[in-house]
Formats: sequence, C-alpha cells, structure tokens
Amino acid sequence: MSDIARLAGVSTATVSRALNKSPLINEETRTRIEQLAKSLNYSINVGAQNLRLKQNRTVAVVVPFDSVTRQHLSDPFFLGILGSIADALTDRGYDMLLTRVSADELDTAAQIYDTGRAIGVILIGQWRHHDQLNQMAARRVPIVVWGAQIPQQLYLTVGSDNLAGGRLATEHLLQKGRRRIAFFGDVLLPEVADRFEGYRQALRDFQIPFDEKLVVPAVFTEEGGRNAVRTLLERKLVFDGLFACSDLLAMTAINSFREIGMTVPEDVAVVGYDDIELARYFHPALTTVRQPIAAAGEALVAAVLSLADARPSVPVLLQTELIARASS
Amino acid sequence: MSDIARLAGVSTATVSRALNKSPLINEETRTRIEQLAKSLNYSINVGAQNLRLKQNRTVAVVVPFDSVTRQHLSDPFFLGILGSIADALTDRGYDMLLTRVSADELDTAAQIYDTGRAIGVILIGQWRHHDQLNQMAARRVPIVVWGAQIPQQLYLTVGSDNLAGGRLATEHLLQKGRRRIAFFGDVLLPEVADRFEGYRQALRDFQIPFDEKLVVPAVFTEEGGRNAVRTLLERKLVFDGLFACSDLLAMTAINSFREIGMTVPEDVAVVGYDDIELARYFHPALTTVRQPIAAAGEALVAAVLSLADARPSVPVLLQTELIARASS
DNA sequence: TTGAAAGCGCTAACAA
DNA sequence: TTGTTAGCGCTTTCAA
Repeated sequence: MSDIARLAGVSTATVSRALNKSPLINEETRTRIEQLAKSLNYSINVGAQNLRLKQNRTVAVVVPFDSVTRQHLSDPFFLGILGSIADALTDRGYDMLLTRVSADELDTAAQIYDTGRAIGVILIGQWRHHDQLNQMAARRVPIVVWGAQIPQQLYLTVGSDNLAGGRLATEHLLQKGRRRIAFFGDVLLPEVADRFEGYRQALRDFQIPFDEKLVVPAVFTEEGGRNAVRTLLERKLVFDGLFACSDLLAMTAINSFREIGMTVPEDVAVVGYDDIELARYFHPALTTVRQPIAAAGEALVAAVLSLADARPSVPVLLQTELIARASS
Repeated sequence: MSDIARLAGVSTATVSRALNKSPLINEETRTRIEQLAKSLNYSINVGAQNLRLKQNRTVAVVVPFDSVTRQHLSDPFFLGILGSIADALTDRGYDMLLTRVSADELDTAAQIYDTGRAIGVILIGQWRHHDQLNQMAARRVPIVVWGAQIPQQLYLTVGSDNLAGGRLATEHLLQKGRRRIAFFGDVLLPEVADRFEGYRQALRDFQIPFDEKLVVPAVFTEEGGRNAVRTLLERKLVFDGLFACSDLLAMTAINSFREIGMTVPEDVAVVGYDDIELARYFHPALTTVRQPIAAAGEALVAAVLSLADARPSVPVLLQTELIARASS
C-alpha cells in the first residue's frame, strides 16, 4: 500500500480510502489509485485489514473422522452437505475453512475459534461426542452441529426430523403390506436413535408387534450392510422388509440379498435414508428418505452466523420426505 | 496477551516467548503463563501472528462450477479428491480454504492469493479455462490444477494418466472380444481428449477400424448417460461395448440399456472411469479405470507448497489402474 | 479533500 | 532471564 501511495504521490491513508471507495476521496484521485493498484495486481491484505478492523469473515467447517478407520469424508451424504455449506457461505461473502480432525481431539474445533481463525464452527458428525460438544458450548464457542437434539444439550443443532423420517420409511413399508420389517443402524448414534423411535411408533400405529431380533446394529461403512445381512440371516427369521439407516447400508444390503438369491423388492422391500445422488442410479432404484441438503447448508450457516453475532438461536429441524422408487 | 501478562506480572514479550516455548524463558515462569492461558481459554491470535511473522499456512482449494447449472460439488469423484486434499494439508499442518466460484469469474482464485488469504491455490476442474489459467500462472500466482497437460501450458497440472487410462479401458474391452466399442465423453475437455486418444490407440493396436459414429459427446451430468444412449440408438449402429468417461455416465447408460432390454455385460460390456465409491455397489458392479485419489491429494498439495516456496516443479502424471468387475 | 499519527495483537532485536 | 521498543499492513480520528 505504501508503494502505491508513493507512486500516486499521496499518503497511505488516501490509498486506503480510495480502495475502500470512501466518498471523501476525489474522483480523479480514486481512479488513479485504482488503476495503479490494478496494474500492480495489488489487493488489500485481508489479514491486516481484519486485524485492524477486528473483523473476520471466515467460518470453520469441521469433519471429525474416526481415528482408526480415517474414513468419512467418503460418505456421499456428508460431502453433499459440505457442498451446500460452501454455497451458503459463498452467497453471504464468507470464507470456509475446512478441517478434518480426529474424533478424539475434537477440541481442535474450539482452537480454531480461540485462535481467531474463524468466527464460528460448523461441525458435521455428531457421533457420540455429546459431552465434548457440551463443553465447547459451555465455553461459549459459537458452534453448530449437524445432528439430532438430545436432552441436556447445550450446543445448537441443525438436523433433519429423524423421528418423522423413521416413521415415513416404516409406514411406507407397512402400507406396501410388509409386516416383518428389519431395521439396520447403530442406535447409539442420536440420529439413528430417533429414526429407530420413528420405526417403533409406526409399528405401534399399525399394531404390528415389535421384534427386537429384527434390529441389527450396523455401522455406516462399506461392509456394514453385508455384515448386517449376514447377522440377520443367521437369526433365521422371516422378514419381508428392511429399513436401512443410510443409503449406502441399503445398497450393500441389497447386493447381499441378491447374492443369496433374494429379490428386491419382491422378497424384501428396502428403504434407505439420505437420498444420495446415487440412490436414483442404483438398481433397483432406491426408495429412501430424503434429507434436504441445500436447506441444511443454509440453516447451518444461518445458525452459526447468528451465534457468532451473539444473537439467540433455536435448534432447527428440517423436513424429511419419502422418495418412493423401485426398491419397495 | 496483555491481560495474561498483567495477571502473570510479566511483559507481553515474556508471554509471547513462553507460549511459543522459547528456551529463553524460565521453566517456572512458562508453566505459570501456560496455566493462566489455559484457564482463560487464551490462544495466540493467528492473524496477528501471521501478520507479524509474514507467514501463512493456508492453501485455497477452488472448485469452479458452471454458472448455469451450479452443479459440480455433487460429483463424487471431485468430492473424493477434496477429502484427500484436506487430509494431505492437515497432515502437514496447513489450513484449507474452500471456495466455490462461478466458472466465469475464475480470477477470484487469484484474488485469494493477492489478498494474502492463502499462499497458493489448488484448482479442481480444468474444464475449458486454459487461457484464464495461463494468465494466472503468468502473473506468478502459485496455482496447481487438477487436469491434463496441454501444449503451451504455463500453469502446473497434476492429473492421472488419461491416455493410459483410455487405453486400459479400451484394451480390456477388446480383450473381452468386443469389436464395436462406443465412446461417451466430451472430447473438448482436455482430460477426456486424452482418454479418447487412448481409445483410438488401442483400436489401432488391435487393428480395429475407428468409426466416428460410435463417438457420442456426453456431459458429466445426471442425464448425460441417458441422452448419449438415446443418440447412439438413433444412429442405428451395431455395438457391443461402451467406454464411458465417468462412472456416473456409465451408470446412467447402463440403466438406460436395461430399460430397453439390453443386458450388461452380455449385450454391451461397459467400462467407466474414476472408480468412485459406488462403482463397486452398482449392479452390475462397474468395471472402471481407477484414478488414485489419495495420491492425487498428496501430489496436489506437494506441488502447490513447492510453488509457494518458489521451488521449481514439474507436472505430475499419476498411474491409472483397471478395476475389472461384472459390467464387462 | 488529504495527511499525520495511533493502534489492531503479535514477535524479535537489542538492552539490561 | 526479562523488558523496551519498533513494526508487520492496515484504518480512522483528528487536524489542516
């Protein structure tokens, strides 16, 4: 900036004002300075500007990954949310700082805020970090979590209505005449717990007895569906429907069914969850519960900016929607 | 920092040294200061530190999107690369600034560098921005592009060996006895052009005549495969193989084939490109050319850091690999 | 309409 | 082993 000032024969104060389009500056002076800046590829240093202005237009997005498997930026649903957050932030003129942290050093997220690199944090992947998240919130770190609301929760969540989603999926199968509906998912995860509750409610409404043998814990990894199918088959039960708590789970399950000669939807009607891009391309096209990805990004960003502004905010529950396709 | 200094009864210089673990500082003083900092949730302000140190550990990742469709953070392959870049940067202690920009205002990427927000830029999606990219490189913006090498290219690229990839895919189909192999892809894109060249080379090696009617331009969108199949059928040609330039394209094509009663691989053997996560879960499981995603992130990051350091760098070509599955 | 000067939060040369 | 001081690149008050 001082280079420009010297070349333009003015002070740095004038250059600063000119480049910030201050009305104080003479029209002619301003264009001269602007051209000079352009020809030198000069742009105001944002770091210094932020320091002086005590402002910051950066939001951190933190994706915890399991320290063992390292996976989980591979989950298409999470990646989709990431894209929608990026869009929402870009629209509002904010930068997005993307960080992957090991699940067991989650307070890296707080660090990003403490060190002033971001004015707030969006965390994707609630998993079982409830306590750590509460601690951060108690420390007044502006943090918004994609996930489910839990009792005694101090942090702000934005999530889809998992209870309703679970009901939708199960009711759909029941309406298709299925009566023995298996459930695949890890009920220890808050979001899955809600979907499970929806599943039970739907059964109750239809007066179908709940059979806990039909509930198979399944992780959201590549082999989750395959293993869950094996477990289910080992139990030698009758079943004619499956509600899998993620599309990936549903897809691997369907492939496993096919391998042993069970057809979908004839022998087993399957409903997934998420409505990832590939659900539609799968064969048979997957019936699933759509989580509203674009709205999710918007809501997360709105929430974190509001927290950063110390404005009060309430948890957000987004609508889910059943997308009926060939698998059921 | 001055608060801590006051509470600890020392100067800010001492606090600074203590928190930076300077050996000059008395052990006892340091622990006292560290505890004080911890109890106040204080961390050094990175912005101010960077300003003073004239350093910066942030790399920008820019994903251009088509200004009309807005899509393309939905492409699973790109999203995978994003994850691998995030990992590579995290491993080296760098932050990642993620930005989506409209394809027609690509010099936003240069702005990020000019304003000092990042020391370099990784751009995912070469598309047809050759000239704009050259301009940036000429301006000495440290930029690395995921894509293909093109003659008269001033910017640095990291990409997979698309020529070899195209050959692998085509040779595989030829070895399976296919002789009339269709090609789906937009040859105006540099990467696709190389794959197409590989396709032609393989045909030549097997002394199979090239028939340009088998080449169908197809965009990498949802409907790309479907439209390409329609076009191909309208030409009323005989064909028994298909090399589609992305897995998504291959999958939508296969679904279209199925709708009109053509079976895969019996009637048409299909090979895709990318080996996205879902290629394996698709039915029939998709034969495809794997691009090495983890290596891609590593190479991109190494390249951009090297450019930022003003070290000379050469373009990188990563190995591709044929993954044979049921679709062929 | 412009400039001088102070200060954002930090670090490091120099002095003690 | 610690403190004083200047300055990183910028903005803005106050004065001219």
